[in-house]
Amino acid sequence: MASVPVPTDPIALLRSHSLTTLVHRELERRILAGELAPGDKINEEDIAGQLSVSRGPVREAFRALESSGLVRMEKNRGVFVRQVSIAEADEIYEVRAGLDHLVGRLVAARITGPELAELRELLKGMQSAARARDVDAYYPLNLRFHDRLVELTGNRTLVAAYRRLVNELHLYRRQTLARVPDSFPVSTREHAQIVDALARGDSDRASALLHEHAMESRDRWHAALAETGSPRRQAP
Amino acid sequence: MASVPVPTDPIALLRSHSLTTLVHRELERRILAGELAPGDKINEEDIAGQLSVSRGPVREAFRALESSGLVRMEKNRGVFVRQVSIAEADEIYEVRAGLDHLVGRLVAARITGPELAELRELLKGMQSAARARDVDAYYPLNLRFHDRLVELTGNRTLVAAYRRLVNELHLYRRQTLARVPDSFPVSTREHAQIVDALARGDSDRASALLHEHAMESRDRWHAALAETGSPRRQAP
DNA sequence: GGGTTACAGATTGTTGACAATCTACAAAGA
DNA sequence: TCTTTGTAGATTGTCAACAATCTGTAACCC
Repeated sequence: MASVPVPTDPIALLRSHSLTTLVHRELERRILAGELAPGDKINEEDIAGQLSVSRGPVREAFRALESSGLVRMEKNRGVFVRQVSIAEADEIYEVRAGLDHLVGRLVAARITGPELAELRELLKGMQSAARARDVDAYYPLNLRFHDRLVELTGNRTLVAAYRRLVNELHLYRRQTLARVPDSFPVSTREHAQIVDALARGDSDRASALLHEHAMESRDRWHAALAETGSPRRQAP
Repeated sequence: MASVPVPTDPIALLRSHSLTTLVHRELERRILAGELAPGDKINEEDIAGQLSVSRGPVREAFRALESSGLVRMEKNRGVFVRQVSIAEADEIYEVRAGLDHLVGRLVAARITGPELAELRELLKGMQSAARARDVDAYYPLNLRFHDRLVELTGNRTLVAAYRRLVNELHLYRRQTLARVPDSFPVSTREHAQIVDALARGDSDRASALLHEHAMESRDRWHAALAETGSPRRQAP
């Protein structure tokens, strides 16, 4: 699910492994893992020192991360982990919902038996995590479920666009996470309905359900947020 | 409509103008203008010499362009203007159609009188260009019409995603342009219908029309292409 | 004391040089 | 003649030093 996949073929590995890509991957990992929090300043020389490379590859990685929306660069000031305001998060949720609509339509038209079984397997895991009220187990399964769904469209452009949005939303959640106590999703039934619609090849219903699901996921987060107050200060 | 807007405020201009951004903008311009054709190799030192900068900023610009999908970098081999295959173009068209659906729904719900007048003004220009069968005048107006439409959603995430796709499609058209003789679009009536639906606030119809329009635009291009044979060879 | 200016340290922007890799061509062998 | 191997030139990857800019502090003036 990483934006920069690791090749398993050793020759392809050597061909693609420049220091820049290594730095890029490591920084992306730290940001998405929350080791670098939104708003944090990232020091070029520190990163270079930690990874034992010079500043050149680090700067190149910064440019790539900026294009993918994970950091913000200010000339002569430095680079900062991007902060996503509530308004921006709303926008991102809205676009993601639009893409999910498309995902439902495309997947319903082409999904195969084994793929359906795979989704149902993921569903099972989510349900047992939900019963145990184990958020730490549920959350990554949820991500995986939706990511796999997008992959099943077979549309790589769509996959790339979708993942970019998910990453940005991840940033938003990271930013507000500390203040949201226990926003456990109650969406397992919705997921089951989605899979059922896909199984019937009912693309209208699948796309409608996926769109709804995305918007409700936004509402759930907002509701949880409203209980605890606004997120941290935003950049201008 | 540029991906990297030029600030008009002189202080903001100085604040944001690093050599990297200048190189980035110039390369993007050359690619979209067709001065650098899909598949062309871009030599670091040449670019650096032409723009009178060192290779550092050029390499940083390359990384940014790679993330935005305009070039492809191969380790120790160089950077190449990205080639978009027919299959990829299909995928991109499909995603763009999905976004257009969303655009229609959002714009219909919030468009104002002056904005409608602005769209109708653009329409007028397109119609007169169509009557004169002046493709060179029509094409940029068409781009502007759709770009403005997306802007009117007020959703900057959507605007960014949309423009990225349009840029990539531009690459595809550049690649096949030489072989497509006179694919003059017959879409002025569709545009008028879209604006009418927006004026009525009919979001269902607007989104349906915009979606259709995007898919038909794909079909038109493919049909024109089929008359002249397949595009140039693709990268593996 | 409040505010402004000057300076020092730290950080980023840019550059040119060196090392590693690739490409093309030519020489040697079968 | 065809293939292989070796070498030279070109190109990319990486690095370390220098220049420009910013941030914070302290001295200075009113």
